[in-house]
Amino acid sequence: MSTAVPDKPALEGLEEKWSARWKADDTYAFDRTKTREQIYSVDTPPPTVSGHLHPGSMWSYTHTDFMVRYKRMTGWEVFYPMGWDDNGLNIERRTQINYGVICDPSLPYVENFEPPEKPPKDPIPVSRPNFVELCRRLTEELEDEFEQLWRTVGLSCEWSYLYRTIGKDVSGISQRAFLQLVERGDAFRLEAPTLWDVDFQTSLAQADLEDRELAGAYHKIKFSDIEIETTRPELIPACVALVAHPDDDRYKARFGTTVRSPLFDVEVPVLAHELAQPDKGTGIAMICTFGDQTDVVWWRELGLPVRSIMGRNGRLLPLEWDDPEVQARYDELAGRNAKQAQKRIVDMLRESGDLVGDPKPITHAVKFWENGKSPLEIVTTRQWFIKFPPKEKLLQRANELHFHPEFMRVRLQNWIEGLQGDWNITRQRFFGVPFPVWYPVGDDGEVDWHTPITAPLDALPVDPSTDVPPGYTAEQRNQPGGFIGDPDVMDTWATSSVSPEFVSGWERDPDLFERVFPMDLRPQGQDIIRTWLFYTLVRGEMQFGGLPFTHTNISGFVTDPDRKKLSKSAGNSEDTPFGLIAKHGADAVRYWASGAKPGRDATIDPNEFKIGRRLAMKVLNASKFALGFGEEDASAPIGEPVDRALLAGLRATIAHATAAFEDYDYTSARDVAETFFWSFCDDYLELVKTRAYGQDEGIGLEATASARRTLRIALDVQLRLLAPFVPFVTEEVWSWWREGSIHRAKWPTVDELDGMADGDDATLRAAAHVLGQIRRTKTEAKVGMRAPVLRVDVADAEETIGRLAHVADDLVRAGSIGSLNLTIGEPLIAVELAPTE
RNA sequence: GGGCGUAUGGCUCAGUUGGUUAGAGCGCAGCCUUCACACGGCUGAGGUCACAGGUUCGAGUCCUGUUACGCCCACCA
Repeated sequence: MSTAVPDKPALEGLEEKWSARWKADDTYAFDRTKTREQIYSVDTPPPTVSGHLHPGSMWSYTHTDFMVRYKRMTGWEVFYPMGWDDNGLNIERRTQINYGVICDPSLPYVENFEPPEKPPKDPIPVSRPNFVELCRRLTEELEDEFEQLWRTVGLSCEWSYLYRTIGKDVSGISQRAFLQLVERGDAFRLEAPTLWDVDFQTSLAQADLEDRELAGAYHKIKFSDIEIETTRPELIPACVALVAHPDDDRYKARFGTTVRSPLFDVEVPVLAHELAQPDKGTGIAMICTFGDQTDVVWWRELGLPVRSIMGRNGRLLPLEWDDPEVQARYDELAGRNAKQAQKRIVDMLRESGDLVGDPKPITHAVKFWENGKSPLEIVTTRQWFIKFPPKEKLLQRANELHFHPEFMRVRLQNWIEGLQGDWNITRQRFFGVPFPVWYPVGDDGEVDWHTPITAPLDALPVDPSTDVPPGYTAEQRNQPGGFIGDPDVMDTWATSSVSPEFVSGWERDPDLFERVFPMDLRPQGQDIIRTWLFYTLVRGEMQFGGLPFTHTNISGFVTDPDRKKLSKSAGNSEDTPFGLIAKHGADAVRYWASGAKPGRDATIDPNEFKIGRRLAMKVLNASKFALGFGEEDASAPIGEPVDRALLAGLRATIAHATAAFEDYDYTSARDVAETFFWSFCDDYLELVKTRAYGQDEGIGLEATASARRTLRIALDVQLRLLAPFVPFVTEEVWSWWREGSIHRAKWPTVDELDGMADGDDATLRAAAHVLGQIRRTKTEAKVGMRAPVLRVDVADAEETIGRLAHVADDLVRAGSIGSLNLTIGEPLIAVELAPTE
């Protein structure tokens, strides 16, 4: 086979050429006839398609691709499916904006509804099924864009196993897993105090929260003769008790007695509880239903009544009071939001003399939904919960999992240790996996929430808002004696927490499941350790009593060069993923990504792209040279010391890169391969160039053949070492002279070089050192590198001189040296240039 | 309040189990263009390894403390 080396190799167009080719050839196809021991399976994070395409996503997904390509080359059959996470609130929001609609679940479904060309000013109310259709339409558009990006940046996914978290299969599996938990009693419906976002009017889970520092104030308030301090005086009407620490001498005598609340004159008990902190405020706290999560604990553990005043819309509920005066006061508060009510009640307390002194301004941490804009309230609602396995069990699993990097493990442990209560998986939203249950409606029209009608497993997935439960007819929906569908959807994490089971074909494709589960790798961001990683372990533990994967690779995050948040200005920004690839090339972008070890942050650094591009360019040019000597002579013996020294160094590089990859340290693997490659170009190529051409007198045919074969062997190995990082350019060069894809070639092993790599790497370094001295002399004399050298005297230790003697011929030719004199003695290199004509 | 990570020339980072004058790339300065490469090559200047103690014959590397930045967790009245 003859080589087909282009005259002017170029990087332009390699992404299009090779991504199309890999697609057409199904280069990364997964062979599902392989067995579990032969397979390396990856639980790919399904990107949230509602998010903007972000360089950070491209960066971290590329990290996984380095590992995947390495594993594939080392002989593993790689199962690397891709999925899209199109659940969730963000996609609802984008759908509303994009099409100018708003969901009104009370409306009937409209066939073939088409939104207007341009979104109108006032959103059009549409039914829930219509709204969901529009959400799906939008996600499909966004998904195409994502797929395009993943292909362009060279992710070697298996696209035929693509899944969507909102898709029929995933919905079905989510519902099936849910029903199994219901069956076992591990998922249950409960009316309980729940974290609630008043703007989006949905309940939330602990993992959805974040703290924000907010300005507030301590208000000192009299309950009879006891003074308490609170930041939320507007909750006084919801007060059910005061609580102090059992050992607090100031209040010991008062435990068991009662006081009366100011303004509302409600009798509340004074109680003792360990959680009360004597050094906070006046040491005694007001318990309301519910001000914060501690209130919930106190309420539960002290068996207190509920006195709720906060509505789901964040405004104080209208309530009946016995005393007309109290009623008049409360009526001033009803209908106001927390902030407005606080302002009013403080005025009233001041007038009544129950406010002691002025409020003391403070800043304190307040719980928010991470996407929300108002502080969370706690309201009592009916929700589906999943019961967590015991913490000890979860901690044990957290210890069994292999973390890359190891220090990320503590974050998972911290989270598990801080768990409170059960997992609320209910969201009062529209676009998500519905709960596959209905509730009977009594003849009196009352809904029986306690005996849900579950969907038959073989009917899944179902949508209870359109599907009818067994034994009922469609006409009985919402009728006395009929049924009502569960109105809510599952939390997006309730769905994605079964991703390893789902992609592995659990309950759907037992043959596949057998071959790929438990999976090998879970790559993911550090920001979702408490959610995706944690919930996945929970589900794995509940379903199988073990880990759903054995390794996790946690990536850091990307910031711009100013360490600030990346700007999201869409379109023309050079910092969009497509913009970066267009400007620098996919290999250069991947090179940049390869510079960050697992768990380490990175910035968008134009220099790194430049260096990556330079490497890719160098690969093209060095390959052109190495392959530019006609037919390969595979029988030529590698006899020259320089050649054997090079291969010895290459052999060490293979060992080093392989060890690094085995440790998930793709960065070091790239580093050693890259460093070797540059010295290959700068030193080795210069030393053997003339010999390889074979034009000068006195060069034996065998010496020339040795150089030419070494060049090819070294190139072959180096291309494979670099292939996971710069897959496009290495594939391009591979195609010039090799059959098939380099990405299906074997990862190099040290055994390949048996019999030809017994040289001494130090020999090459010694020669390069002398060459460097000659270059310096020429540079100082301001002459070209090809300027002739009259003589070079080298003195050094016996060992070094011995090495140089072996490679003297190559050295003389590379340096255009007239005479080279080697002597044993104090280290010295003297270079005398030939006189210029 | 508890914890994790980072701190090495202007910038981005390597520095393996403590061992001779601390490495690389970018940037910078200078030089070199026929024969793989100007989307290039070569050479050079540039660092008291955040700070303070300690262990040691010897510390960027180990120990203690401090500071700065980033992050995680916490029952935040």
